[in-house]
Amino acid sequence: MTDKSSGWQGFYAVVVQIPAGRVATYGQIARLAGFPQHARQVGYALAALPESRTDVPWQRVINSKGEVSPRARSGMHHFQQSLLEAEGVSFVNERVDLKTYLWEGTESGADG
DNA sequence: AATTTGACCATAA
DNA sequence: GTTATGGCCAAAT
Repeated sequence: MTDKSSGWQGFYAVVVQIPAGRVATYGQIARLAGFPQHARQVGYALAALPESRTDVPWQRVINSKGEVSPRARSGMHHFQQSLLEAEGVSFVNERVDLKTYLWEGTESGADG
């Protein structure tokens, strides 16, 4: 492809797969994308998400601790939390129950 | 070009 | 639970 797009991998392609009311961890995104070691890059990629990428549910992406990252020095993380709550994701002590809302992945093959 | 910074994850003490 | 370290890459300065 003669595309001069950024070097970011297909992270977005994975994030967009996250269903509403569910959350995924950076490591998982990188994992499904095929880059289990580039967990960081995932977050950075989402940080660079332009307003045009509204199709990318970056809000559903959180850290492995189930907490929303404070990415900015402001209370922006609160904004993300609000977005998730709007989708049905509950927050407990500024945290999310990964064992309840953690996205299992593409669920390929599993019957339930 | 080199340095610094950044939305992370896993291990160890 | 916290603190410290190693891994990996891209954007900004």
